Amino acid sequence: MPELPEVEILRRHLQPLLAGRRVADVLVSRPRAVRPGTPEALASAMRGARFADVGRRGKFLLFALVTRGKARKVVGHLGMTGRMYLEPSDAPRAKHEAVSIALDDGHERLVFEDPRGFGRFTTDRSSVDALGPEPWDESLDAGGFAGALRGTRRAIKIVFLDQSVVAGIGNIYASEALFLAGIAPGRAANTVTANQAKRLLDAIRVVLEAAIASGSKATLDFASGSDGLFYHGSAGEGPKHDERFRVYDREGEPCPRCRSPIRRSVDGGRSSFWCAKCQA
DNA sequence: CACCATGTTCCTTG
DNA sequence: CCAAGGAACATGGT
Repeated sequence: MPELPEVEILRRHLQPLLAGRRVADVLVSRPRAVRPGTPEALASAMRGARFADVGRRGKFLLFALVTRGKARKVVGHLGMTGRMYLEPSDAPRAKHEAVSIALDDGHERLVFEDPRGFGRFTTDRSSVDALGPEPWDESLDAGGFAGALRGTRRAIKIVFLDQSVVAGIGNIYASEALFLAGIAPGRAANTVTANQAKRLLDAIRVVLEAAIASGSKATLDFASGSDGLFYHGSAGEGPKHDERFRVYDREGEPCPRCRSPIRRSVDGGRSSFWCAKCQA
């Protein structure tokens, strides 16, 4: 389910459920999920610790733990298809369970489930350390953003997905923000003017904030994913796919602004959706 | 059967 | 040094 807004919604969901609870045991069903690192090292880092906080950086969840006054952090990433949720320990095991963490007396567990296995659960923080600023970080002002874009000739869409200029944007919200700002996805970053850069930064913030607000209002089922927060299967009470995205996955449909057909192109091997007229 | 999918990382080539 | 492309990871939906 994962770009910044979805991870933030999950963070807000997990935070009150985990804060203050103790890790009774760590079961790694899929060793590859602990990457880099080993299941044994993860388990020994977590076992006996207490959750103090659940944070987020970009698309990463940061689990702050405390053991005997000593602070530790564990990093989670959902990849393309990861989910996390609490369930009773007598619930049947999920088919693609990667990690399960028994809490307190062991009657409940935190489950990390991930069919495609692109997600991670690890004590290694190198990926988090390499991230650019959060979209709302005060260090990321319009001038600095414009300057960062000036430093590369790569397509603007590819720069967004790279996470080093700004963290948290994925393939869906990249298309959405570029549409809102009126910039084509294949546009070389160093040709984006200062004014356009300012518009783009505003658009990124607006698009991500709207997605967080939309997810906050919805009734979500984190275990099943059968709601609008997840790209697949937008049944249920959550926001519907068509209400959430203006251009993403809408090839051939009329542009919401000018009615000309939405185009699909490929940048860095990933689909982009855009209006050739509004994003000249 | 084909093709597509919310992500990241590594490798090769120019 | 940078940029671009492909591959890898692995599973499911249409």
